[in-house]
Amino acid sequence: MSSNKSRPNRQRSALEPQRRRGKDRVAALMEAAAGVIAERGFESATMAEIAARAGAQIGSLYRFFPNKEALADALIYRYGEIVREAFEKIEARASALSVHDLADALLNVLFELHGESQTMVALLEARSEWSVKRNEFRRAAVQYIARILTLRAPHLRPDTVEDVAVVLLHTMKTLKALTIQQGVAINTGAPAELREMTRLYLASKFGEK
Amino acid sequence: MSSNKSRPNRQRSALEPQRRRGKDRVAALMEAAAGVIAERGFESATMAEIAARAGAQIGSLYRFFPNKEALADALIYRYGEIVREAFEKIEARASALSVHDLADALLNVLFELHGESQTMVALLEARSEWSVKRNEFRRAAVQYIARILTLRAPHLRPDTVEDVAVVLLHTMKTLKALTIQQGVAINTGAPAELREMTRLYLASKFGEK
Amino acid sequence: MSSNKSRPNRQRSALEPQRRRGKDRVAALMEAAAGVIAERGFESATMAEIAARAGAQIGSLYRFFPNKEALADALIYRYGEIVREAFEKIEARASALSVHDLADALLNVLFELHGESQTMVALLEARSEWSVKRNEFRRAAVQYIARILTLRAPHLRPDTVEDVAVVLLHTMKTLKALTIQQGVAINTGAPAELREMTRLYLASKFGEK
Amino acid sequence: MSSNKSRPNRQRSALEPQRRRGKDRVAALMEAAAGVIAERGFESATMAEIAARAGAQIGSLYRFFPNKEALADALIYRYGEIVREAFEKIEARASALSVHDLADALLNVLFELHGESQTMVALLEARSEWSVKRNEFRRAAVQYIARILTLRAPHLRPDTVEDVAVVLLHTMKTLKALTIQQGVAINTGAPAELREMTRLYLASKFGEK
DNA sequence: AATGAATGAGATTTCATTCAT
DNA sequence: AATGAATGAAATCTCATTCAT
Repeated sequence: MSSNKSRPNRQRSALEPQRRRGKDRVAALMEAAAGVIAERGFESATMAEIAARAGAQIGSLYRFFPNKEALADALIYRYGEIVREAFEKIEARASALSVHDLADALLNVLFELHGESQTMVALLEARSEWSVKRNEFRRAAVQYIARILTLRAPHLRPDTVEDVAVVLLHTMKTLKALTIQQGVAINTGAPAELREMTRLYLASKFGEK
Repeated sequence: MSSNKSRPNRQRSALEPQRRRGKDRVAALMEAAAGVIAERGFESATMAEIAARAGAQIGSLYRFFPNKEALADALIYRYGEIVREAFEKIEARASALSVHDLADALLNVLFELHGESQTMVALLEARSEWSVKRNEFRRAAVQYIARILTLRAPHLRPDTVEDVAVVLLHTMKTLKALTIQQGVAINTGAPAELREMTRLYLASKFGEK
Repeated sequence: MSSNKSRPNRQRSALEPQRRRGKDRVAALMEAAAGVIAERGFESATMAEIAARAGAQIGSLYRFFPNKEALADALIYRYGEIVREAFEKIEARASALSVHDLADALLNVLFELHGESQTMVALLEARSEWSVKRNEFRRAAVQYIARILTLRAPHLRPDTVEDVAVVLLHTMKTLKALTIQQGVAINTGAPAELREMTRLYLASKFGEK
Repeated sequence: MSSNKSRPNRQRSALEPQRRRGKDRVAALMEAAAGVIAERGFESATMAEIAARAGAQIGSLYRFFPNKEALADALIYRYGEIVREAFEKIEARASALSVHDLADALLNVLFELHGESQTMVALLEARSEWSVKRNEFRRAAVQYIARILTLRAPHLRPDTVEDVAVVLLHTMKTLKALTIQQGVAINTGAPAELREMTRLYLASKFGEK
């Protein structure tokens, strides 16, 4: 059927893996996508650059991801899983944590997605009308935070909890944005201030000093 | 005919209209641009749609704004002026304000740019490496906030003041983002929570109850 | 979607086609480009017409040549190679040639690039500040001529040789221009006169009668 | 009829001539056009830049020159007149000149159009199918040179004279091109060589030593 | 006469996506 | 599966020219 006639294997190194496993390829593509999107934003990231950075061909990229949206969704999903795990860890010890530590733990969820969180932010910033997945992620994150808050402070009204969760999610995003902050001088003081603000707020909400 | 890419209009900034007609046109173009950018984000807004919405020809748009960047800069500048005025009003009565009122006043600066603030956010979110103007705006805003804080709480250390200002600016943006919140249910509780968080934080910084 | 002017393809040079199909296409595109540029001049030649004449889609043209400059460079390079070969043939038998034959051989280098030399001239005439490649070509040609002259007349001072080479290169271009001569009556006498002038000059330089 | 309502004369300096004489304006426009065309070539020169450089408005430019071609024609005509005068001066003393001096005199005709000759070259290089005037200029120049040659060497056959004239005209252009030569190092030797070549050639044609 | 705004066709370029091999 | 060529709509931008005031 498919002959190799038109692509003779001259200079094909014996050791070069000719057919990377699909999984590796997908991983490489997603990593490349994350990098490009983080650098340029979702809109400006091009499928061609993503493929190139992954050492793949554009056709290969489209084999695994039928379009750009799907790629974004896959990334969101992957990060979503990581984030979910982080939330679950916090949830497990929620009731044991001091306000201070809980605030920090939450803030660190996004923060510790080191390289990738920039991608997350870029993805979440992109015009969202197009994608359902992005909103789902937001909603899920809010739910997780709300659940954790409820565990720690069961007396809070459900309505309030959700509002607080929304605020906290934004604060998490802000922390990330603060540390990325385009260009030069990385502001070391501001993140500390943001952490303090969050602690104060949580403490107040929990009715603790 | 022949276009000349070696002598692009990249550097020229927005042209000042001389006549009544031009002034009207520029106003219409900027309003249209604000609308389209708010709706679609900066990257996805097209010059053609902007011109069309302003009832202008594409050439007319380019007469006054030599490129998309220049249009963005003009918008930033315009909103920058509005914001500056708002800050100056706050500055004038800074020492007389309660912490509560100061926090609200600051949060309202961006918030009250009603229609336009969505544009602002879109513009500020756009990949910033490209534009100097956008960063200038950020810096100026931080300076204004820092000055106001110093007036109200002269005992704060200059370093700290700047960090606090950075945090507050982000909070202002967040408030706006919360109220826009793509799509459906406008979250009424969350903004109130955010305001409360800001007040608590400021009060703590000021050493007041 | 969104175009990104901050990351233009300006620097990338022509893409090497990998497959049979691409090679044919590139050949067709270059031929079409040569034709259109020869007819209209570089500035007035449009990418659309070039693509159409090659039976290609505009996107196909841009796949291989990221911009108009790159196309020009590729053409210059191709003709440069042909010219280089011609010079090398002359070089090989330089010391054996009579003044008369050497003059003719040099004049024929450009002259015999039959169809294409018109393109060359158009390309070389285009404002040169834009392109490095074009100047490189000029410089290389001068070096070749100078080397040939030195082989044949080793007693000439290196400075002088280069100046003579510059004059000869212009004469070569002039011969071509004379035979193209826009529009009507092809002047048969003038080229002969130009050849005679060149011979006289070379003979004088070589100190031969 | 025409009131100044919309353009009040605030800050209009009393000494600033408000309405330049048409002649001055035309002169300024032509000078500006010459400059821009010399720098960028005819195709790439834009009417807007020409007007701007003349301190005029685009509408003003079009009042005097109905289109770009007309502007080119006017320039050609103007330089044509200058060239004509130069030729006539040479003609007047043609029979008294040595071959050496005649060659130099002819070469200097274009050469001494100091600033403007670059414009001439640009204009003459532009695709000519569009313009009749440009060819006329060429033809006229050839006629002048031919007449001068005939005066000095009446024994030359008319056919030959015209061919020689064509060659000489190209040599004149070449001399100019050599001295402009884009970029840095002005080749001082090459022009001298070109002059020598021309003298040798003329001397030979005239049957003189 | 002068000014500057308006026009709009057309130029270059980009890029997501599809297709043939 | 993989490769890389093809597609073509759409985006940005240019500019000669016309027009209203």
